[in-house]
Amino acid sequence: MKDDCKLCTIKSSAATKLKDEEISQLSFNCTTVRFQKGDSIIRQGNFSTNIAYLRKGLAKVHITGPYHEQIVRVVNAPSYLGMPTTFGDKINQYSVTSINSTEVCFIDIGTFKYLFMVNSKFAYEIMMELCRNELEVYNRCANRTQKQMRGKIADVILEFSDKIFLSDQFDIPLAHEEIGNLVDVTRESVSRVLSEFEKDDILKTSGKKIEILNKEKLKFISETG
Amino acid sequence: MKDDCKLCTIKSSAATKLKDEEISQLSFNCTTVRFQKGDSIIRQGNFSTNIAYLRKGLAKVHITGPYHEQIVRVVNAPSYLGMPTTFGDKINQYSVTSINSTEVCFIDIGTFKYLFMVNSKFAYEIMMELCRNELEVYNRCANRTQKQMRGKIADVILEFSDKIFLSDQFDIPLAHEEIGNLVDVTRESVSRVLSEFEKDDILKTSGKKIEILNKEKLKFISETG
DNA sequence: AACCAAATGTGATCTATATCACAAAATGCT
DNA sequence: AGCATTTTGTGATATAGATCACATTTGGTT
Repeated sequence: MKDDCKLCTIKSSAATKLKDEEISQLSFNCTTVRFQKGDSIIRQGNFSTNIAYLRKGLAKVHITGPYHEQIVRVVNAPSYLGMPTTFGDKINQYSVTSINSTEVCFIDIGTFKYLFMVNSKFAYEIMMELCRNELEVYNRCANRTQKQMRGKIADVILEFSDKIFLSDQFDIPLAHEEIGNLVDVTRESVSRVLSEFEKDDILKTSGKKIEILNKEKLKFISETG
Repeated sequence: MKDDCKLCTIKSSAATKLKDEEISQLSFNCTTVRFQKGDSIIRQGNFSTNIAYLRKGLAKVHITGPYHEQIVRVVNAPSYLGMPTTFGDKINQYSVTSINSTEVCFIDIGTFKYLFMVNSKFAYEIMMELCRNELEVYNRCANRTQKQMRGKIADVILEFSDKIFLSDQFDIPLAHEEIGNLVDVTRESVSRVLSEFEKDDILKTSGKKIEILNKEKLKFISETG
């Protein structure tokens, strides 16, 4: 509670709309927690009592499907996590797990709702974030079901490069198995496709490190499937 | 504009929170349009200028994927249509098409935003609807990618029965091709699975008519894939 | 440094479902 | 009523990717 949200430099676009006194209220009803790789931030099946705001790091949103775990999306800070699961149902409908070292602010749901009711600009920003997420899910879903594995895996690499690390060289923080869960492909196939890409000089890998050598070709594969 | 929203008996749960004067404003900035089967309500790629509220009938939300049209979900009245695509982006990211005879209220987006800012209870209901939709998309997506065709088609039939028509006997308003687009299966497979179900005395079909004979078995297939 | 567990690589098979190619119904139009 | 178009049914075949079964590498732990 001593973390003063007023001084926080990574506020959400919604939180920047709050007035001083509102920010104070936020501060008093908010705790920041650090997580390590693999730690559970939100657990499917548990009661939801807090809104989680990912301040630093990466997290994966996943849901236990009928057969296996399905990673729905990878979220990078700063971003709210699981508003739908917290508001939409008393019980969490999905899980969120830390991918690397993260910092998450847990905001009391009553306080969050109070701020939503009291400050319409804050509410509007929250609503916009929900809308954007939903659009993203639709597109992701259409891709996942229509493209074939080369295209899907190209997509993942491009997403990490363009949306998350903003670089052509990075460490993928996911195991092949997880990449597979994200795009519905087996770990064996992920491995095969990746070495194929390497053979075709599209990228260079060593351990978790990935360097994109031919982004155009990767985009082409992503588009043609 | 003469349609008085005040007298409307199928208001959204959000609209019931509006005060009299606010409802008047809604009335003045809202037009009701009737659509026939196949008519486009919201068109992907066009500018979005209105919030659409499905007052009567059924509509399908669809998106042009990399290879073919993908039906994302079927919506039945009363429900808002495409808030995410209207707010999330200047240009519609997906289409909504009338499945049978529908009535849609088009609400001026400025007015809608004004009501959102001015009436926090209205805003809260809107937010809740967005949250619930997002959860639904997640689940639907996991099902679509993990189950096999028998399970997916059982799902569709159960959804129509339990969520839309509230009866074990109804006319499916979708062609086999469309059912396929909804669950990622070819029309040939939809046809095969359906006659299989008929052979196994799970359901009886004639034309578009479907009667569920053994719901337990259908649920079992839905769950086991 | 040595060990164990987890993560990867890779070939040989198998299989669910797509594709293709028609025929037969159903539907809508003039 | 009759013709054209769209929707459905069904067999034969093809194929992308899963599964299985190991070998190998990597990384963390005592």
